[in-house]
Amino acid sequence: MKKESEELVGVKEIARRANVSIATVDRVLHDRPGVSLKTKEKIQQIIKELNYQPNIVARTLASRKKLKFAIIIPASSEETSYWKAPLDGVLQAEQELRQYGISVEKYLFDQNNRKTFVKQSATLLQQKPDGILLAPMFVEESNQFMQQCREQSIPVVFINSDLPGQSGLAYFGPDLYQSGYLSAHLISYLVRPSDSILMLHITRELEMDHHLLRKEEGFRAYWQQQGYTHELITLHIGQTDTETIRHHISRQLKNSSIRVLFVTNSRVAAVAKVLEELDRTDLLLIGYDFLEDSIAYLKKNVIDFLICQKPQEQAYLGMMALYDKLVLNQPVKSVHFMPIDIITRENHLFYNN
Amino acid sequence: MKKESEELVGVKEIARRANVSIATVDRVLHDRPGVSLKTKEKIQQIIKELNYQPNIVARTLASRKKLKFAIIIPASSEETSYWKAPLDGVLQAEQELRQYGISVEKYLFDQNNRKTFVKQSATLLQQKPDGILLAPMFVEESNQFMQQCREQSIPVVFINSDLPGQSGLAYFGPDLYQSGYLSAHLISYLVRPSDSILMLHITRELEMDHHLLRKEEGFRAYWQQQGYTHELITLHIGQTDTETIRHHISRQLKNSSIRVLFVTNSRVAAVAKVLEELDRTDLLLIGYDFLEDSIAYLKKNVIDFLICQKPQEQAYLGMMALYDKLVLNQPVKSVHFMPIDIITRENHLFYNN
DNA sequence: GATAATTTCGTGTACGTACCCGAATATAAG
DNA sequence: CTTATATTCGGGTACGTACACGAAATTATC
Repeated sequence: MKKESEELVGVKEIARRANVSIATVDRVLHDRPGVSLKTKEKIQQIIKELNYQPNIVARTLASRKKLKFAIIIPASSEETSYWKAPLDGVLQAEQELRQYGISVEKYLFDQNNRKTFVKQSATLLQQKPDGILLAPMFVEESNQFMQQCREQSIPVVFINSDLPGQSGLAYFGPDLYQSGYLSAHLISYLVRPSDSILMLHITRELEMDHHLLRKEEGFRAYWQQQGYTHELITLHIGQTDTETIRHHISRQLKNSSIRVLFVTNSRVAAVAKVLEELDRTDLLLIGYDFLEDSIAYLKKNVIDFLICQKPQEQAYLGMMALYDKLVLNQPVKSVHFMPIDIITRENHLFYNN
Repeated sequence: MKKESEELVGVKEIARRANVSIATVDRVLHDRPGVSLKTKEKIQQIIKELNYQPNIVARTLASRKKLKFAIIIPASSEETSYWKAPLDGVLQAEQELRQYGISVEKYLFDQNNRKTFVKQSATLLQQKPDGILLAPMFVEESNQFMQQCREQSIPVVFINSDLPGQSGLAYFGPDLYQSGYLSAHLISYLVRPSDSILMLHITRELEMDHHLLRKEEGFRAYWQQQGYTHELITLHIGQTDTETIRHHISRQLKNSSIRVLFVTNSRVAAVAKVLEELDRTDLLLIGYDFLEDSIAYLKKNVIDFLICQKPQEQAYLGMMALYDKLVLNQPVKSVHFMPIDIITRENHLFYNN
């Protein structure tokens, strides 16, 4: 009963009740000028009373304005195909949003070269998009970029990592600290009191250390809270080639008490390769991200666990947040931590990246 | 360039090219009678050439038909609040689908009383819904229900468990076998060679054994493949009250080699309660589902892992599958296994049920 | 070959909202 | 009080599709 009446209210009914035309109601709805204060208030009153909900379908159809979104994220490289997943998420969102007259322009940069980011971000801004999805890999450059976006009042959504102190529209990504904390818990089940743990940060870009160190923090926090006394070796490897990694690892493994290797990013596949070559697949190996290479090693039991945080969904939801904000005019929650998923040999087939 | 031209094609353009009216194109699009074979083929040809994509927004707005969906699932009970999550998923879908003129009627039954299912399903069918979401708890009764749906050609989507041999539109739920298999893997990390494992099926309804036994199958398969020789005790508890559970468990725990308890459904919280009372929180406890009670014990470290398969999403996606099929006329994949999520003390905060 | 029955097709309106354009009214300027 | 200017409003069309209704063309019937 009540529902019925609620369903049927449209601008027409409001106009009838207020003794005005549809156009005037529309002006009030969109806060456009040309309405006297008196009638405006009367109409707003009626809108409230009827609990009017605009028909999004009709609105979309009638609306002429074609929005333009832009994304700027790292390109998927030979080094890691991680960024393929977020791009897929963007593509999926684009597919769905096309219906609503939204186009998406894509700008990719090299995550090992901050100049490419600066260049791409400049070209992006020339296109004057209505909303931006940003993976802020380079803190300083991203901050400058944000400054310009603010001047042009373009809303920006962050994915993958946050930009502290910046007022983006929203953040979709992992809680890095908790992620490390969880890894520690997982590993605590796997080690015997006398075992040592080798934590590996494998990255060329010092910039990224911010990520990895945050994970390490979480890890150490757990370890300390539990009062564990296992030997915990941290190693930073600045080169990502197999050679270098093997060199470092085989040296470390002379310490025979090492039983668990924890790689703080997607380079875990490279470590797996080395372990396989060294015939040390008996060691427990834990790393990040649902990449093809890693999955292969997961299947072969070289990698034991992968931790993953839905990279595709991060991007997809980020795009949708822009849509919610700019089209539906809905409020958007500013922080969305992704689930921390644990992938094993058994459940990987069912994982939706 | 190419995109532009693709965007702009509508029925109007097709009609122009075919030298017919919009209405005729519409008839072909909907395969309605009243078009000569010759013109029909010509129009279909043009549609293909232009790769015409109907404008869903306009279609929805113009379409008068109001679809009615119905769901029939167990009610959330004091015994387990599991079914609250699927209902939430339904509610969320309802919210989104309301825009498109779709209403949802909800029929809940008592999962301990098959007569309530029969009764509710009969009332449901009288409403002649256009699509149905079904949790087929009672195999025989569900089969009969499906028979009627088939006669009335109403598409049915299954959630939570499949109905083997029935031709539903789709299934959204766990792969029970793999779920048990994964649990086994997880547990294999936790046990020492001399430990015993206690597997608990706690349920009043024999019917449900189908679920639980399938999980046990998966579990045993892993154990056998690995050649493990741990003692594996299986116990079926037919009462769900704490009293009975405590009785059984304390008796089993006289076997001091038991170190891991694996509860094959959401009743794990009851076991946790017992373990806490018996002051045996040192034991490892693994169970199913993301319920409030269980989470509390997870936080207190009484429960170590929960395995969860997105009950809310099952229902949500199931509803959307009906929409895809009936409104968008899109093909629907017939089996959708949910991810097998592992919940711990650390990641539970970020889990989206 | 005329009429009836049937098939095939086009015209026009509706869905609910956006927004252009010009009319009506109110206010200011002379 | 007239004319000019600004303000406030309503009529009407468009968005792309669905579908009722009736007109035209075809085929069947005698």
